[in-house]
Amino acid sequence: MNLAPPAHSRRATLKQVAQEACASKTSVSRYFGGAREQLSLDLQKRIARAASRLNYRPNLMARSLKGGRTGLIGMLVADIRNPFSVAVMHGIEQAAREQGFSLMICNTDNDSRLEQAHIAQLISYGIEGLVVNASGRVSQELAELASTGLPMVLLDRQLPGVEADMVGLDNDATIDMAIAHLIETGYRDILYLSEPVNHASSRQERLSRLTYQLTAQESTINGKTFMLSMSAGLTSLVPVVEQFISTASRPAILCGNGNMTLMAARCLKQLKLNTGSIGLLGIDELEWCSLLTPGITTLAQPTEEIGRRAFACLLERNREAYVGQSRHIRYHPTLIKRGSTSCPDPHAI
Amino acid sequence: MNLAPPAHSRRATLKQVAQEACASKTSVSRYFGGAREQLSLDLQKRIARAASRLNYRPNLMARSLKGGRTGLIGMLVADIRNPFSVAVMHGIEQAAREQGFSLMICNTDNDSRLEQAHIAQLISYGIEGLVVNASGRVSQELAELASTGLPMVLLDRQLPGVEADMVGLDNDATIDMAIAHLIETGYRDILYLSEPVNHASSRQERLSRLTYQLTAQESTINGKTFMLSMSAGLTSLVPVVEQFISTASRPAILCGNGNMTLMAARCLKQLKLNTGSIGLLGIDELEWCSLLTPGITTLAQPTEEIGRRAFACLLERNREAYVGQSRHIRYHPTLIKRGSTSCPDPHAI
DNA sequence: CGAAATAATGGTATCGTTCCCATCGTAGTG
DNA sequence: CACTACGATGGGAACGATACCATTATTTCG
Repeated sequence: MNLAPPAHSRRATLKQVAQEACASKTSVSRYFGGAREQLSLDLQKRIARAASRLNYRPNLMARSLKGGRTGLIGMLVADIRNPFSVAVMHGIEQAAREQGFSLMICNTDNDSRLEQAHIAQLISYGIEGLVVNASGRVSQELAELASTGLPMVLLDRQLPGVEADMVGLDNDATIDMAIAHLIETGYRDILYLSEPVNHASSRQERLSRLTYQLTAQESTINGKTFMLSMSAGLTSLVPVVEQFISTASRPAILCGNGNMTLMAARCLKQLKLNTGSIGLLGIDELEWCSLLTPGITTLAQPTEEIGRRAFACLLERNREAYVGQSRHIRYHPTLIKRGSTSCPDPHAI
Repeated sequence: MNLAPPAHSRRATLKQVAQEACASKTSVSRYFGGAREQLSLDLQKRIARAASRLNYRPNLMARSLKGGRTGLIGMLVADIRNPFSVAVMHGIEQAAREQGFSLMICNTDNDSRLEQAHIAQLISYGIEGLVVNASGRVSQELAELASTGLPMVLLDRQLPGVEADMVGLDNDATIDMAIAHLIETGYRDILYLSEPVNHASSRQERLSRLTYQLTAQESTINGKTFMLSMSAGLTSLVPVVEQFISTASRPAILCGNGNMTLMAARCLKQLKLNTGSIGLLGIDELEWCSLLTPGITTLAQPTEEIGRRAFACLLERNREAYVGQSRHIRYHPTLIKRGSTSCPDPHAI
């Protein structure tokens, strides 16, 4: 492969700085490598001057080639336009920066072929850790990757038998909180909306906890579940909701994630249904939830914290060649009460 | 700096593959470098087998060290949680991937110190191009960077005297479309909401076109402008809007970007004002704009296209050591009509 | 049939760093 | 004073890849 040199002018190298400063490469390397104190003040000054004259920046590629450390961590994002992912990303990025790491973000657009390609690329760049926010099934590739000892954290997903940490929501507690709130505010019929479970463990967990609760509390409430794929769109949801409310006396819709909340809101709007008389409770907080005319009640995840924690996990594994059990860290959501769960009796409207 | 080796097991190297395949490093390099066809079929097979046995991936760091090309392009984002930025990012990423480039995304959180740090880092990684979506003033650092010949594209900003392309909205046309639409739907008093102009050229352009139009059409409409900083929050906006509607007969609020649309919507909700009787028109489309009870009319930017085009500019400059004039590429927005601009007469409610 | 072109392969310098080891002067110690 | 210790500096071999040039075997052609 004939790689043409880059069009823009070449950067100054350490060697040039050394020459300019009448010093050795070693000394300049020490200066920039954090061993500044073992150089005489005079030498330091000379190097500083030469470097700024040449506008020198160390070449991290070369550095990591020799040192083995790249200072890079990768993140695989299923859908970069998902506010939840972005918020977590923000947390990771902050934490990473504080420790001198940079984040390489790869958007897989829910495409596992792309995921493969990006993984290969991230490896090629020598990332020191990987945060994965996959959509569905986590690919075989990832399992192998984890087995090489690369520190890895899964967001909201588990991979049985894989040595990787997991950071996410306490799904059982979340579902319990949701149901408790709905019951408390007077709703009795629950339609649970989720994206297709595929092999996403968190969706699986939420769903099974929900069905568990539905049977455990069947004297109080009864419920239904519907798996809605985003590609299917509104048209497949509308009849389901119509049918649901026609048979329910005190109906509420519980949304398994932000996408579902959006779909549900669109659906209610299209059907001209009065949100509130039809309850609406979403998992994940979105900026517009407070804006709709009865605000939408949500269970907000501590997104930034999840991100920071995910990075912290990577760091620990990286530092101490961590070989402990893979950890599962689960956060509780915060209930944000709004108008969408405040009108228990539809006949009151 | 004593860089400890990474905790996870070292990857196989080209040399090892060569040994395993009884071939020379050169041949292996050819195999992975895209000169596969000049190897005999037998040799190819041996290398393929050896590589997969060792699970070999080329080290891109080493490759770029020698070749001078890193395949990396950088993006500086003012606020990663801004949907507009994310959408553009998505466009860039797609285009970049198609050409075999990876994107390093750096979030500056509107902090120019952070911006500096990230620039230094991006340079250190040897990026071959940079897309900048800065918030306010574009730092001196950037100007210098551009002068080194690094291909650079500014989103929605201009830097006078700097050799960098610019991709963004045609602000004059946008303002014209906005005003024409407001007039056509019957509004006569316009409150223009913008984030502080600082040195952001697009805000500057929108504002000055607006004031130009206000005077040009002063027989038809009259208007007011208000600069609202996000940190000031709702409290500083509410009295302004109250005062505005008290003196206006056919009032409409025109929002300079998505943040402002959010603030305006919040404000109208808090004041319990009927959106529609108070017109609302936002620049930038957001997913919830269709959800509010009268939908919010917006002027949507072709975000993905902007991103793709930005990358294309980088590529051109990179390829042909482009030295032409810096280009300014301006897109027209699309008007999405909704309920928020459909009720010209407040007394009709 | 011999020279020249072509195809297939290998050897090695090099990219910009870090790091080990060597060097050298100066001071401290018995 | 000789000997060690130490502090400051430099030389050069890696790191993992590419690319130039050289080598050998095979074909082509006058």
